[in-house]
Formats: sequence, structure tokens, C-alpha cells
Amino acid sequence: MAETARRRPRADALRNRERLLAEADAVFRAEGTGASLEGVARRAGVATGTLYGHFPTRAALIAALLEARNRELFEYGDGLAEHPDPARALADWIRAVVRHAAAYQGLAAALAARSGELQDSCHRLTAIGERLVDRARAAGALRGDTTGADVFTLMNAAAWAREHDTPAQADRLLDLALAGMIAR
Amino acid sequence: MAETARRRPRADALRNRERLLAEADAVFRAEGTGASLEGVARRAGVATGTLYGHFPTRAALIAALLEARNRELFEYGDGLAEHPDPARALADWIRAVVRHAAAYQGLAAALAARSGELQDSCHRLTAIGERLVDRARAAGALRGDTTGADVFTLMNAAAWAREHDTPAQADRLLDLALAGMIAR
DNA sequence: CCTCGAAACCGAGGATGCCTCATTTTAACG
DNA sequence: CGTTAAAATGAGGCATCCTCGGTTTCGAGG
Repeated sequence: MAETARRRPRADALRNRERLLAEADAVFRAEGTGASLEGVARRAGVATGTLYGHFPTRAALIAALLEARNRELFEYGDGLAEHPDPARALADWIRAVVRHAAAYQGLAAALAARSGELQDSCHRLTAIGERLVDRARAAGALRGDTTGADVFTLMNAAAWAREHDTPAQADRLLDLALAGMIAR
Repeated sequence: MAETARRRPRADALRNRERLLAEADAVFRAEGTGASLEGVARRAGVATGTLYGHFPTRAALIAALLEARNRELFEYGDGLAEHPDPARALADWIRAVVRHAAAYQGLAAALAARSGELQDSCHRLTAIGERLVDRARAAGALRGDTTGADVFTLMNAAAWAREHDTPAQADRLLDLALAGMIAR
């Protein structure tokens, strides 16, 4: 039934995809995730239709850019589940995600919006946070009834603050919330 | 020297200004502060040039919309300086501002950006926060070395969270941070 | 090689929004 | 009623988004 005889992907398609990702990364770093997609296409030496062919939405483009970085992050988060100090593990996780979300200005908003292609990342982030929270609670390291969702909200808010105040200022906010979350 | 013989303001100008403010309020409530200004002008039955004549920038329009509301808020904040429980006063202040910033989606970002015509409000907000923080510290009600700037950052972050998660979720974040900030 | 079909690319163009400015209208004043 | 200056107008230049019909190009099979 199912014809599994797939064609080899075209070389130009692969090349263009790479160029688009490279330029998008540069542009987003410089101007944030709201930057002009036409500009990205132009810089990549490609027509706008080509860009939209590869990445139907802005969220799809962002998601593709994050893929490699995400793999690393998730691995780190999974590793933290073995960490001897559950409270420390949770705090480290949150800090790592906040740093991660600082890659592009506007990324925090995109994540918080859970837009289309980014939903998977959000779920994964929440799941890992949840696991670490549960472990921390089991160890009696939590003050209140914090949940995985709380952790996700906190991460986003802290990442957002980083884009508007200084990183140092945002870190103070994060420390405040962590102090309220973690016992002792 | 100075010619003080000012002309009376024109009736149509006043009328249009009011209509613009009314429609802008409605549109911003529905779509956030990023809504189309052309749409606002259209709904107000006025040409776009007229809108820009009254409010040269988006921030100016937002600032005008906030004016009345702000007066009330600042008065409340000033009143809190007499409150018998300084810790409670600080927490109440923060919660009030967060509620205030929930008027339009996008307002938190506009405030955090301290864009042009909104700067005054920001300074005022920070000043009031600073006063309440100082009083709370003097009463030994603060855990760390929290500053007025920390309070401003927290307010904005909490307000922003409200726009992306549920209000309940944002309140949990706020409670977390307050727990980290206020002793006992 | 060469041919063919599908996949990818192209870029004009409609839609929307921002903001300006030369021109026209109109309210206030005498 | 004029006069006059403030205010309103709305076309138009520019940027961006996204789509779609037509064209090119790659890869596979002969």
C-alpha cells in the first residue's frame, strides 16, 4: 500500500534551508524574533516565497532554530533528575532555561504564547520542570504547593524581565521567587 | 512680554480627542495596545492625520488613556505610606499596580520599555514603591536587600505573566516572589 | 547523456499598517 | 460677516506580511 520509495531531498532545498536558518539566527540575535522575514530572505539570497515554503510561520522558523539548542537543554534537564540535591537541581534548571530563552529578544513571549510549532518545546519544558518539582517536594525542599506550571510561568517571566531590565535586575527577581519557592 | 491672550480651544478638537480616547480604550481592551491605530481613527470617524495630530505616538495615546486611572493609583500608593502594617502596604501596592497594568494586553511591555510619554508614570511608580520598600525595611519586614527597582521589575513581570497565563497562575508567581521578599 | 515529472523557487501583487504633509475646512474672535 | 490660525483631511510613500501562478531546476530512470 504505502509507497515508501521516497525521493532524495533536493540539494538546493537543503542549501537554502541552511542559509535561511543561518541568516535568521543572525538577524534574530540582532533585532529579536520580531524582525522582518523579508529581510531574512533577502540576506539569505532567496525569494520570500522560498522562505515561506520552508517555514510556513514565524513560529516554525523559531522552532527550527531552537531544535539543536533544545536537545542539549532537555538532556541537561533529564540529567538533573539524578542530581543529589533536588532543590539545587530545580534552581539550576530554571536558571538554565532562563539563560536559554535569552537567545533572542522576544523568545520568552513566543514561548509563553505557546504558538503552534513551539508547543512541543513548551510541553517538554513543563514536563521536566514538573519532575524536578516533584522530586524537590518529596525531599521536603519546597515551601508551598508549587507545581510544574508555576515553574514554567516563572521561567518565562524571568526571561522576559531580562529583555527589558538588565540581566542583573532580572536575576534579582528570579532569586526572589526562588527564595519564596525553595525551603531554607 | 509674553502674550497671554490665548485662544479658546476649538470645540471640534475637544470632541475628536474624546471620541479618539473612547474608541482607543475600547479597541485596546479588545485587542491590546498593539492594535491598529488606523482602525481606532476609523471607528472614531476621524482621519488618521487627526489622530496623529492629537497623539503623535502610540505611547502618547496610551499615556493619555492612563492619566485618570493613574491619578487614582498614585493617590492610593501615597495613602499606603501611612498604613500601619508596612509589609502589608507593600504587598497591597504591588498587587494594585499589577491589576492596574492588566487594563490592556501589552501595557506591561509598554511600561517596561519606559517609552517616551510613559516615562513619568514609570518614575512615579518606582518612587512610590521605593518609599514603601524603605518603610518596610525600617520595620524589619524585608528578607533581603530589595530595592524600588526590584519592585518595579516584579510588578511588570507579574503583569506580563497575567497576559499569557491565567490570572490565577500569575497570582501564584506573585505570591512566590512576595514570599521571597517579605519576612515571616 | 537525455528526458520527464515532481519539487522547489521566484517575485509580483493584494492587504494591512505606519506616518507625513500639502491642501482644505472650520471654529473663534473682532 | 471677514480674518486668521488651528484643526481636519486623506492621498501617498514606505515597510511588512503572505499567497499563488508561472518558471526553473534537480534527481531518477531509461
